[in-house]
Amino acid sequence: MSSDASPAPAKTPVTLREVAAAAGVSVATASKALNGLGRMTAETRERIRETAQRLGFRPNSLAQSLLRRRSFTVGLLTNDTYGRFSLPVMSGISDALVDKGVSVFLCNVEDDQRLGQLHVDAMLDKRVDGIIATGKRIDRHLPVDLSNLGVPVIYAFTQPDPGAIAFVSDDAGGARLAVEHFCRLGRRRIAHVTGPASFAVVHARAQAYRDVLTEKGLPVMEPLLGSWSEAWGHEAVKKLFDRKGEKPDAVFCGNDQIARGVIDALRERGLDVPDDVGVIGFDNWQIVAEATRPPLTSVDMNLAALGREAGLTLLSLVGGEPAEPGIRKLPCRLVVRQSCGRPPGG
Amino acid sequence: MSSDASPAPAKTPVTLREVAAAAGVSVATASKALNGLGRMTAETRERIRETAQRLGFRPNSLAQSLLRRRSFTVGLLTNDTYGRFSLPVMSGISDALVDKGVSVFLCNVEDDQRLGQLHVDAMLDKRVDGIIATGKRIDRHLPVDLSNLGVPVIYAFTQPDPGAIAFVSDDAGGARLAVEHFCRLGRRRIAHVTGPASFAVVHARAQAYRDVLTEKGLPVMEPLLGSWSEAWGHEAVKKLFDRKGEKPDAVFCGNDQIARGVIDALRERGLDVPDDVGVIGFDNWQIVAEATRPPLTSVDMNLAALGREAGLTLLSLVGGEPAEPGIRKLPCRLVVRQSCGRPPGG
DNA sequence: CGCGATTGGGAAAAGGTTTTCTCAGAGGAA
DNA sequence: TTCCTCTGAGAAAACCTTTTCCCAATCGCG
Repeated sequence: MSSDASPAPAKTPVTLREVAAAAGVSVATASKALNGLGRMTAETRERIRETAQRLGFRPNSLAQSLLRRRSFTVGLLTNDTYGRFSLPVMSGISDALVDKGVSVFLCNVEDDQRLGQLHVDAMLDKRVDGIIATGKRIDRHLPVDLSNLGVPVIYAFTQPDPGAIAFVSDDAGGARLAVEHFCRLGRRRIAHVTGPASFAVVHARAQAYRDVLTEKGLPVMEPLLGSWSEAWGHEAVKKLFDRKGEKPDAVFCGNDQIARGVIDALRERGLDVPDDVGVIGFDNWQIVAEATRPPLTSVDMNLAALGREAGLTLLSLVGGEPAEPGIRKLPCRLVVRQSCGRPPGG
Repeated sequence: MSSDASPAPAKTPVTLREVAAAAGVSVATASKALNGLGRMTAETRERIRETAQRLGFRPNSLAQSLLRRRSFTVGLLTNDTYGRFSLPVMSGISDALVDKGVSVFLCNVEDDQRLGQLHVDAMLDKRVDGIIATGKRIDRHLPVDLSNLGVPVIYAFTQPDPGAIAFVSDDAGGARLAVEHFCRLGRRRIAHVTGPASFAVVHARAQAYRDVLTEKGLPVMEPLLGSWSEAWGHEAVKKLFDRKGEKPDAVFCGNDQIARGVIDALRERGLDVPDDVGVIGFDNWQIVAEATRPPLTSVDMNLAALGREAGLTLLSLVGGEPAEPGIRKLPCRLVVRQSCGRPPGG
């Protein structure tokens, strides 16, 4: 009965030299044995493997990186520490990379140029294989210059440099999803309440909203632009329902907070959601979407998938494979809960 | 007029050897010149410095780390990718470390033991100087074993191993802050609506709530335990205000979502906040606290400061300075908005 | 002018791994 | 037995920087 060789957690890491000595071979042979390279008897290889195992040998990644000029490390730059947008993106990136042995440096640069330079320099010094930039807005640059860095750069959910590779959500497509869903449910007077004109996504979504309604031959109500807040949702309901003429039977909102405000305001007016008015939000911020009464149908930007895609693309770039520059729009999906109603026959 | 030597962004990084060659000295001298060590004429030093500057030399951190046995890198383990608790913690950690040239590996281990091991191994292979563990609950372990790793470990806002160093928020202190504030404002019948009994913080805060009221000679109403949701806030108001006897004139809530539910429910009953009933939340989740009507007074756990503290402590540990094991509770602070009312004379 | 001390700078090892080259010995063929 | 070809394994260079030791030249002083 062989005693179980528990690989003692090394206080001081075991080196290849020690493994080689213990196995009675040279470091060269030990290296080749563990990497499955070189030529040697099966017994020798196995003996070295066992010795390494027993000693708890793990190759020093710094030494490997130095030699290979590849650190299995990427930098993730963001200016959205607290936000809920870049987080799923980060998570997706990390997910995509961990299995390939790649670790991620998280660098929050706020909106501070000095901090940005500091982080970029630190990343470059540490010889990251590549950099992913992400942010809280799709139409704003990070406060850093990422051109000519000598390592591949990918932009994910932030404004890219011209000629770069970027992944963003397809906001127009997401808006279509929502409006078309309302159409399918038989809604005829669909309003759009959204954020400030300073956001590019506001225009992209509003245009898609108009396009769908025009295609379907439904009346287009001019989108109401305001802030991204619940309060604006309240106010917008007042504007929509106090004016004379036909009232909307559906409201497509630019984010979930606005939608929350809209739903609350409708209820306060005695209007039923979804029977009288259907509501769809944007972002699918779970904690908000599930707290509205009734739970909110919302457009999800698939940010984790976006991050995953960005991570994999960066890796292929690092591997030397070519990739077309340009902006890739990834599709959104509609998460149907109860605020939009059921099909007429349903 | 000297032409401005623009440090050309190196496609392939410049090495010390190249700097030395360009300056006509040995690498040893170049190294010493740039690090302010050794003895040489001021001119030599300056010439080397200029050459390095001109060539855009930046020392290869991997080589330095290999030699110094210090990577200026720490790992941050979390199981709270989407959550709002560990984010401020992370931000604080990163803030504290970036100025010391230390970068942070962000590792999301979800609740997956395999993933945890994967990340820990990767971090160890990359020779992190230390590890910080953080999570979404103060009373749950991460799914990883961090004992005997050979590098210092600090716990921040997660359940520590015995004998480890941990930073957590002082939940009892935070609760005292809230309840004492109500007392100062002259509220006499203060209720407590909080989360499920399975959370340690629920008990800590509830006990502090009882303690303060007892100290002040005010009636203690048994805390209402439920879920962390708005819906529970609604329900709790029903329980509190439908029963006979005196009604509360203040409600201290276990988190901001509950508080939001409470405020909405009170308004629906025609009760004024803060005139009839004061409300204080917990967590100071800005986006919720500022969306309630009126804006919510809430206890802030100072998580960024907690993270900063954890980061600095880890660094001192890495530097070889000793530190007492144990759990350090960091104070909360009360962020006063409008839901709690003003002093009687105010 | 002779001697010791100082000065300016270089050679080399170290850190841990990978990879190319080299080489000793064994085996086979003639 | 001699020559040639494999086979198994080791030596050494390379990656890039830091640091210790060392050496040649200069300086000061008697």
